[in-house]
Amino acid sequence: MKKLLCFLKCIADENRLKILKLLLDGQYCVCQLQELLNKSQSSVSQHLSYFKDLNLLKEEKSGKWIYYSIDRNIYDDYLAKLISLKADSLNELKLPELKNKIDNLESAAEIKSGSKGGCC
Amino acid sequence: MKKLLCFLKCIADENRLKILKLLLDGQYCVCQLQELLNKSQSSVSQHLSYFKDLNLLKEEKSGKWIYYSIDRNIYDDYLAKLISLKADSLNELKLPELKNKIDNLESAAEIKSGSKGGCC
DNA sequence: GAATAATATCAGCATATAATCATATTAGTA
DNA sequence: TACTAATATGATTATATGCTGATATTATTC
Repeated sequence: MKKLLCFLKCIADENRLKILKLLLDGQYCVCQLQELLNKSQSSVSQHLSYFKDLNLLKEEKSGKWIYYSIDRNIYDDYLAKLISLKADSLNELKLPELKNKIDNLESAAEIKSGSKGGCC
Repeated sequence: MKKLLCFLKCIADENRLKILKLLLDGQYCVCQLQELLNKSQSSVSQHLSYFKDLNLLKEEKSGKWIYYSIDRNIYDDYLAKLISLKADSLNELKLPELKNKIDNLESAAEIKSGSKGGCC
């Protein structure tokens, strides 16, 4: 599923993984993250927008700051999707046509049986 | 932790996510994956090497083919690492120094209390 | 209302990564 | 042993993504 892929792309980056850890534990504003990660304000904002696009951010305004944290429910949903990958495996993504192909291949070439005839 | 990041980078790619799904469910050789994903042999091989580098692949030779599948134990280890991210949060990665910085920031600026004084 | 601070957004550049094409390797088979 | 099929590896190109610097936006405070 496309959403899961976006989630993975989001957290498969060193800086965003750090941000994830921080925001799972507490709440921080952009300028703090900037300090902690040693990145420019612009860079941090752009990283945060990845999480935002996935609805992963909760914001809490206080004075002139916006404190961000991870929305644990949404986050857990993504984790659940990942964990149950196998279950819905072939029905998602663009794999319906693939499933047909697989069925064909399997019946045609008797995969896994080590039989002759070649597989491709 | 670096390993987790590599794992995430591995599965945060559309083709490798498909491969993961397939190899969680069954075992396939390169030429089958090539067919299923509509990619070149070289491309599939290179994608597989990501999994290999992470020890995620089990191979079973049969005839002239090598059937690949995901080593479920290793895979589950990575999942566990991801799930328990929060727990070991600040002790891994390069976050020890960060933890100091955070402590400083928190005591200095009274984060989250909305107090004046600015945070950065 | 003007000045300032925090954040967001955009364009351009630099780097990383995927795809391609060519070639190497390895094992099975005639 | 030579030939072929499956897979792996390497170099090059194309594309995606992160970072920077500039600017826009928004809210706060004086």
